[in-house]
Amino acid sequence: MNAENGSSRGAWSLQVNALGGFIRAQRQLARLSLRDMAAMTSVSNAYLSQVERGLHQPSLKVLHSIADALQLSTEQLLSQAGWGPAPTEPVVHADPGPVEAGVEDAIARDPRLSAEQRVALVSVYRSFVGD
Amino acid sequence: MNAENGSSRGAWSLQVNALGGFIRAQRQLARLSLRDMAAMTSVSNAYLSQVERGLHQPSLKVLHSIADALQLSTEQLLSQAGWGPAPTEPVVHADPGPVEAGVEDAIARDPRLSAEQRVALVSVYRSFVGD
DNA sequence: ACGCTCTGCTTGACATACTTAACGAGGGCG
DNA sequence: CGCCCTCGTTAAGTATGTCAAGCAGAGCGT
Repeated sequence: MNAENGSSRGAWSLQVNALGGFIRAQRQLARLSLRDMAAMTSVSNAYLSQVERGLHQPSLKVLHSIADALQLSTEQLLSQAGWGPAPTEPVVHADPGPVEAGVEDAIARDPRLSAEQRVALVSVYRSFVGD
Repeated sequence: MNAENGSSRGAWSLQVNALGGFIRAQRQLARLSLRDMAAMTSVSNAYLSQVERGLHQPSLKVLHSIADALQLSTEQLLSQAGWGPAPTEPVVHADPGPVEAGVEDAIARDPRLSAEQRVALVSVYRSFVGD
């Protein structure tokens, strides 16, 4: 029995849920229900739900299906999937002058967002602007 | 038993073994034994053997470890793993206008977003902050 | 009130990834 | 010859991904 839920919320760590949050955000803004997406991906709605909440790490097959259904590139999903240091040189915010980025900064500054939500939101934003 | 395959070759999923063969070739090229690689990847030699022969489809974790040990880019491995080219959307680039404010304002002002994307982003944001 | 249909979520069983402990083939050396 | 070592592979077990079915709640009509 899995008594969990609800109380403890400590050991979350990682962007384990960043992937799930990203997927969920993308699904919602595509106006899809879990069952809709389940139909498109041939993955059960139950499992999709668990993936979105970070309870399971989806396999390549599933990840690919999801990316396909959401019309995302697989690399976008993979970079969300705890796919840490890609060989590409990360761009650090050097902040050499006046801030211009706008949306991302506003997200980073909003105290109402959790860390997890921030990551998901920024991911969605970046997927839009192609950064 | 098992001998070398060579007789029937019909129902084998083509790509599956391409990945394994690729990994095995790379491993041998690096003069590593299965046990050596197992030590580097923290994956059992037995399982590595099975992956190389196409009996199992490795997870992201394992794939990453392997790529790391072989000093390959993950994309190289992934493209071997039967990943069709995902339809990547074309992305337009424009110059952002500076300003800083709340998240919704920043979204509204970002010229890189389409009207539709703006609405979607804001709705996701609102679902996060419980508006 | 009811019933219908949608949503997301839980449960319990099954399939597949993965590990540990073997096994047999080959090689070097006494 | 035996002995030891290393190689790849296999067998049997455990962990985890995945599914089908069913449940609770919200909206919406008769």
